[in-house]
Formats: sequence, structure tokens, C-alpha cells
Amino acid sequence: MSEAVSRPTLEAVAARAGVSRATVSRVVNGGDGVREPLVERVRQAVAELGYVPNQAARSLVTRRHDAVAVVIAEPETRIFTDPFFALQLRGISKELTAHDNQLVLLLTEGRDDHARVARYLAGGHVDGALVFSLHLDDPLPGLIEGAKIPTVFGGRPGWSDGSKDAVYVDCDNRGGARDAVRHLAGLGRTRIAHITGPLDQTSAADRLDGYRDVMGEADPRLIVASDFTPTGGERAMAELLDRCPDVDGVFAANDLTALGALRVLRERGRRVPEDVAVIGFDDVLPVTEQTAPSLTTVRQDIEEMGRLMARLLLRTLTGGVSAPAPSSVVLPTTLVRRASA
Amino acid sequence: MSEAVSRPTLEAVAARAGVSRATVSRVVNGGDGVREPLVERVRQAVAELGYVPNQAARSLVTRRHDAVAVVIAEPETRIFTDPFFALQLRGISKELTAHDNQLVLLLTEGRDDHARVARYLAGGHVDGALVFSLHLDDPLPGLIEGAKIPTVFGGRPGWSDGSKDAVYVDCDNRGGARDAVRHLAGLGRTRIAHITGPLDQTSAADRLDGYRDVMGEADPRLIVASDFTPTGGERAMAELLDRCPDVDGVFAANDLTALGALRVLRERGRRVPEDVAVIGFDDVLPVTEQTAPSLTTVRQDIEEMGRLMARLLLRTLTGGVSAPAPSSVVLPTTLVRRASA
DNA sequence: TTGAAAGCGCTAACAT
DNA sequence: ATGTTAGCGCTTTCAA
Repeated sequence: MSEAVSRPTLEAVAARAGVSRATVSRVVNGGDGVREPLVERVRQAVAELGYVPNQAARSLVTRRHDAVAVVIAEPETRIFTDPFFALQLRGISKELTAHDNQLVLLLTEGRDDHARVARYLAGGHVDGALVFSLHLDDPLPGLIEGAKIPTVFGGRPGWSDGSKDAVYVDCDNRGGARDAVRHLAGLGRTRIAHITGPLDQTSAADRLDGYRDVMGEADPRLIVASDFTPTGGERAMAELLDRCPDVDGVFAANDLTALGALRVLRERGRRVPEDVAVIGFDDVLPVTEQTAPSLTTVRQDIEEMGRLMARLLLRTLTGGVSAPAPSSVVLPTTLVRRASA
Repeated sequence: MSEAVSRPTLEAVAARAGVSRATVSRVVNGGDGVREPLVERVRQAVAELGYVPNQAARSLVTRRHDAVAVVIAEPETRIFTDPFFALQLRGISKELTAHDNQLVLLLTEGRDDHARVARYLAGGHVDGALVFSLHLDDPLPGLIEGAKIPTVFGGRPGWSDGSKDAVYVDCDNRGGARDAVRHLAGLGRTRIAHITGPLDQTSAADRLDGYRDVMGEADPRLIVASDFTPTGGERAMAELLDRCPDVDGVFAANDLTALGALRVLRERGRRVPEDVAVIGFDDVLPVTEQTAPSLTTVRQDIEEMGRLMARLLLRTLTGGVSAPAPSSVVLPTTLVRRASA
């Protein structure tokens, strides 16, 4: 069963078409510089034999793999609840396949996996890497640095040193947060709270900064730390209501957090948005459109970010040394008004 | 930047350690049959040079890739809403990495992608394939058949012919459905409805069969077709209430469908479970534990199924022709009682 | 425009 | 136990 009958080689095709291996190779790789009748004959032979190039042999000489690794370093359950990753993956997948590149998925569940990932990246299996969800203390960037493989990060990496030259794609977390808080303020809310994401990720830290930009040195009790999950959002909202019963606006660090917050508000008998206006971040439709009330949120184009990451990486891959390293991209966000604020 | 300084070869390591390439190869691949002092010297040289084997060269001769393709053929948005896929991916990823295999993710968005996937599988990039979410009329099985690559399916494939020898992992959809409906009946419900999944998938069809096993030739208006999504569940539930206002039990084809159904029931002022008892399928925790009321459901161990698929595939890969092809596995389900039924 | 030939870096017989 | 050697299937100079 696993002993696939040995597939035809270039040699076989050449024999069949009555030409040399080199000619077949040329035809298979685009056919430039080969005269039409020969091209036809070779194509014919390829079809008849069902020839498919052996990628290993090709890579051995070209040193290209037409494959890109996607590293998702999210040990916790978030990958499995937050449509965020799936959406970004889709964007990446679309862009890669449009350029005939394959997507090798590397899920890491903890420290143990880091060495494996590093080895893999260094092993020359892939031409580049797309890396996600780094936390401040993450050892992965160092390991990737060591692998000397072109890399684009999803979200601004947090480590302070040498991040100058790291290429990343992110949305304007801080600006989006400011818009959200300003919107709440524009609604006449004065006790505006923020439920943060995990602050060891820049996206969460930046959103907190944006909140502070607008709120200044507001009552620190209005800031509650959380973790981007619905359950975390519930916990934080409950704590918030206990601490500051007069809260009238909540900017949640992401939609999932807002989802949890809404649940607790309902349980506690607060009307949304009448008593408390709530606003999220991301705009993952399955969530924002289906909460009750529907969720006002800061939209970022997640799938587009994925596509962009892939595009940036592919550009550096095809560009080679000559091409200038592309610079990072920060996409704008837009406020999407729905019912909750 | 992309011009990585050419990495050291076996040759270089051999020179440095003062041994032959063969010896280095032996050490790198486990070191059997090489005397300790030499092993040490080689290890040393490997470390000093930062040698990492070139996988392409290795594959070229071993004809192994230590990589497995995961094909997810779900054109619609379901992948991005249903934790199901993410969970199964996690199970697969864990098992694969435990055996030093890589996961190549192939997402297909439509017919156009099928040819690409087929070419990839036939191209000898991977040792085997794990394939999901086939629909009855899906051309993929045929293409995969053509690729002559060991394959394990996620969920019983639907095409009638030749599926004898297809290896798959599934849960006991029909039995689980029976349990669900019996449970509702045991609660004294007599007007028990079923909101189906997309009936061109065997999982959905089997659950409907299970429903019929218990209900016999019940009022056909109690069966409403849907599509495994929350929105679909809403639509179906609304239709159901219009058709059969006296419905007092609902078996939804999956948790997401149940989620939508619960929402509509609440909107229409029906109490759950007092007026209408609701039961789902899957038990994806982020959903079932967070609905109001929490969702009674039929549990299948999704992550375990993923792991099992990978294990089965790896077994046929390492077994070679000699080993008997493993047979399909159908896992039992268990009813998880929560508040909704 | 086509062909001949030299590797890419590795493993696996086969010798020693 | 270690070394020698012959490829794996392909691309790519180089010559014709």
C-alpha cells in the first residue's frame, strides 16, 4: 500500500519524447527556449506517463522549497475559541496558494516545542516563516534569528532589542483603542473602564495605551487585567462591577472579552447600552453579530493582514538579496457601530 | 537576507571530525554501530559547525518526508466558527510532532483548489494525507485515489463505491443521536424535532438516521434541514416554531446549531428546558458551557479522533506493505447532561 | 535550440 | 566498526 509504484522520472519522459533530460526540464519549468514541436512532444509524454516532478530532487539543487512555515505560539486554548487565527490562516493560505507555495503549520504548545520548531526552521525545509502571537518573554524570536530564515511577524513583536529590523504586520491597536474610548466618551459616558488583554502581548499593551491616551490618569480601578477569553471577560466584568458599581462604559480588549462582559452585565441586570455601553475589538463577525445586543467594535481586517504577511514574505523570498527588505505594515482600524455602544 | 550563508554539509562535518561521511551520517541518524569516542568527536563537530541535515537530500534517497498533509475541504465559513476543526488539528499536531512528522495544511476553498491539492499529494511532498469534511459529491476522493498516497479520512466518507477500503476515524453518530432522542423521550417529551446538518455529509445523515431509529415515522414536519451553523440553527428553529408550535424537544445536529436554536427560543419566549428541551452534538466546551442555559449534548472526543487519525496514518507509513492496513475506528459517544435537557 | 555532463547533500550497499 | 562508492532525480552550466 505505501509502496507506491515508483513514479516516472524526467529520464523516462525524456526517453519517451525522444529528447534529453535537459529539454524535458525546460519544458516542465515553463518551456522557454524550446521550439514548439518539441514542447508538444514533451507535454504529451508527461501526460501519458503521469509525470510529476520530484520536489526533493528539485529542492536539492534549487534550494527552494516553495513552502512557508506558519508558527502559532499560543499555548492556551485561545486558538480554539478565537476565530482570529482561523481567519488569519485563511488569508495566508489564499495568498500562498496563489503563488504555489505550501503552508506548513507549526503549532507549539509550550517550551518543549520551541527547540523542535527552531530545528525545523533551521533545517531548510521551508523558505520562510510567518510567526504569531509572541509574548514578551518568548524565546522563539531568538531561535528564529538563529535559524537565519526570512520571517514576518503577525503583530508587533514585543522584545525591545533589535526589533528594529523585524518585519511585521499589525493593525493600529493604539489608534483603534483611542477611537473606541472617544466613542464612549462621545456617548456621554464618564466612568469608562478597560478590560485588558494579556499585557505581555503588544496588541494588548497598545490598546491599553490607547485607552490611557484618552482617559489620562483615570481612576486606576477602572482598569482590569484579563486575557482575551470570554471567561476572562466575565471574571473581569464581575470584578469591575464590584469595584466600581457606577461604571457606565466598557472598552474590552477584544470581542471575546466583550462577549463575557455582556453576559455578566445581563446577569447583573444592567442594560446595555442604556446603563453600560460596551465596545469590543477585532470584529470577528460570528461573535459581534450574534451577541445580544450586537456588539459595537473596532474592526481590523484580519484576513487581509494574513494575506499581507504572506505577500511580504514572498516578496523577500523572490527578491533575494538585491531587493530591499520590505518594511512593516500597520493597517488602520475602523469603528463599527452596532447596538452595544 | 534570503541568501543564507551556505550551511555546512555532511562532508564538512566529516572533515572536521576526521572521519568519513558515512560515519557522520550514522551518528546523525542515531549513532548505532559507531564506537563511543568517534560518536563524541562527530557530535562535537556537528555542534561546532552548527550542522543541520539537508532534508531535501535526505528525502531524495530515503523517499520519506516525515510530513503529512492535512486537507480541509470546507469551502464555507464553518472552519472559522466551529472549534471542531481547531480541536482536531490540535490532536493531529500533537501526535505528528510526537513522531517528528510535520503537518502541511491544505485548505481548499472550492473546486479550483482540488486540482492543486491533487497535484500536491501526487507530487511526493508528503508521506500521507489526512482528509476532512468530505461531501457526498466531492471529487477529492477520486483525486486522492489517483495520487496513490496513504490516506486516513476524518469522518466516514460518503461515496458509496469502493469505500470498503477507505480508512477513517469517526464517532458513532447514529448511536449518539439515538441516545439524545431517547433522553428527550425519557424526559417525557413527545413532540421531538430534529434540526439536521448538511445531509450530504455522512455525520449529518447518520444523526438523522439515529433520530429516525427512535422516532420511527414521526411527523415529518419535525425534521428541518440546516447546515451546522448558528445562523442556520436560528433559521431552522424559527421555521420549526412556525410549523409545529407544540414542539417540546429539539435534537440539534451539532452544538452550533443548538446555539442558534436556543437564541430563537429565548426570543420567542420559550423557556428551556421547561417548554422546550434542547440537546446538541459534539460538546465543544466553549459553546456548551457558555450557553444559557448550559447545553446538554452528545460528546465526542474530537481531539482524540485527531490523534487517532494521525496514529493510524503513521502506522501504515512505518508498517509498509508488510503490515496489515489498519481498519477504521468508530469511537463511542457519551451523553453529557447539563441544563438544557 | 538542444544535448552532455557535473553536481546538489545525503544514504545504503558493499568492502575492508 | 569504519570507509568507499554509487546513485536518488533534478537543474544548470557549458559545448555543440
